[in-house]
Amino acid sequence: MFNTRAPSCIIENQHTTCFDLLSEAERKKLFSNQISITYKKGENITKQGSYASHVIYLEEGLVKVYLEGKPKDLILKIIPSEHLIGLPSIYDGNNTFLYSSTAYIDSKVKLIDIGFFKSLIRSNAEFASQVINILNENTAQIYGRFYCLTHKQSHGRVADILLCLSQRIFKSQSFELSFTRGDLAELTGLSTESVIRILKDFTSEQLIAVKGKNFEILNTERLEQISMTG
Amino acid sequence: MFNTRAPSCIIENQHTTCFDLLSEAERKKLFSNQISITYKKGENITKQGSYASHVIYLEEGLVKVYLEGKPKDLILKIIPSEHLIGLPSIYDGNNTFLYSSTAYIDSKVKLIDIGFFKSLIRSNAEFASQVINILNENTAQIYGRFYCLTHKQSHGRVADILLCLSQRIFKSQSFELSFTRGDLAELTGLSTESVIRILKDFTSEQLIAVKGKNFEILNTERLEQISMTG
DNA sequence: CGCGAGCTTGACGTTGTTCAACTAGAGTGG
DNA sequence: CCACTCTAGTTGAACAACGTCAAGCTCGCG
Repeated sequence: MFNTRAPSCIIENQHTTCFDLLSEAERKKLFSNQISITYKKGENITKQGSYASHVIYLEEGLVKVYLEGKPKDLILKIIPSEHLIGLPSIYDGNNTFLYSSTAYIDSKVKLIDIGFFKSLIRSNAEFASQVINILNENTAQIYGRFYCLTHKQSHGRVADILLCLSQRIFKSQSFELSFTRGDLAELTGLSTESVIRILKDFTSEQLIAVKGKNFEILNTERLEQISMTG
Repeated sequence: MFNTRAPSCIIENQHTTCFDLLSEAERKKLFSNQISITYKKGENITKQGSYASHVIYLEEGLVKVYLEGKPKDLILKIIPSEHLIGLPSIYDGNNTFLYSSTAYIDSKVKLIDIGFFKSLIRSNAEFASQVINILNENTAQIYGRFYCLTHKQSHGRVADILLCLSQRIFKSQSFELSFTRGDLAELTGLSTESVIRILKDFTSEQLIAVKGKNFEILNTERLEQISMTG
């Protein structure tokens, strides 16, 4: 059973520790090879298909990473502070971004030259090893989400995202959301109307309390059960 | 637009070249650290959640890699000869297989001790770099499939899989399939009945000809169009 | 005070699943 | 050589789950 381990949860979990493994000289060189930039809410950070000249380290912010598509986009994950963006784009062939990403909130990033990043990988095996760990963890995450979006039905998916927001991002039973209902719909792969209806269902069953953008989880256990059973 | 680049295509594309980057000594050690095994059609090669003691190199065969789930499994990809299985399972935390895999046909594999594989990564940065390339390519592939299964509808998905089988596996307009309709359903994330109905639609529109397990693609262009537009 | 974006609701349509029945072909044993 | 059975394939009808559309609502902000 897959759903027992990884729900649709969207957030990358582990912090990026790979830079700890650099030598003093490498780190010094890293500093000289990076540029700090601030993105405003809603701004585009990477554009799918464009030339990937940098790996991006998100110092502070919240970023959505998604595939662009004709009727709708597909959100792959949400990236919180202290994570890397664009890592899967460094593979040899075409150095282009696999996905687009935009800032949910004002975000501070550091751009690391991709050539330099690759040279670190090729010269420092411990660093490369850690990059592999990060990539693999990310893969595990995506698989969970993949399973969720293809095999769970709407109530389970909404339960998932609520639990994820509560436990992973806000770390509280109640939180104020900066997303619109449309954003939630995008995250769950549903229509806005469906999300609203399901939130209503959950409210009338006393599983959650919603007032505008303020959410409170009332019955975590039941939500987890819904998340599991679809 | 994502669908223009990567359809649902399920097959891993590039060959595994990472072992070319080993030194003579490392290669010698690799040989002494691997075990050859043959799996019969239908046999389990990896079991999701079990301890991953080996990385698996598929010398010859055809293997389906999937996540187990309660109502249905989710096929992540099909692995042809000369590819690695279980690479994403080597990340530090819990050394368990992320996915299950079974042989579609009789398959010959080599089991490579995971500790040894990791030591190669940590000691040979070029090797590690190539492993990263393989992982990233795989990620790109999965993203394409993810998009397809969540955002395309049934006809597009069936068109995808037919094109993929024709172009990537059999490399011919006509081919005899070793899969059942149920397998095709699994691959497209549809029900068996739906797949049959869609094959019938395609047949009556003269896009394909089907007789039992023998398929022939008659109108590639139109199928590609269907694949694109959903 | 009025405008507009986001939110909500109901009615309706589409898509694909489920269920049940039926068919065809490939062994198997008498 | 003929039932007998088993699995895969096929078909149709009923159904469920979501999306779409259209309308009305709310609330913050100029």
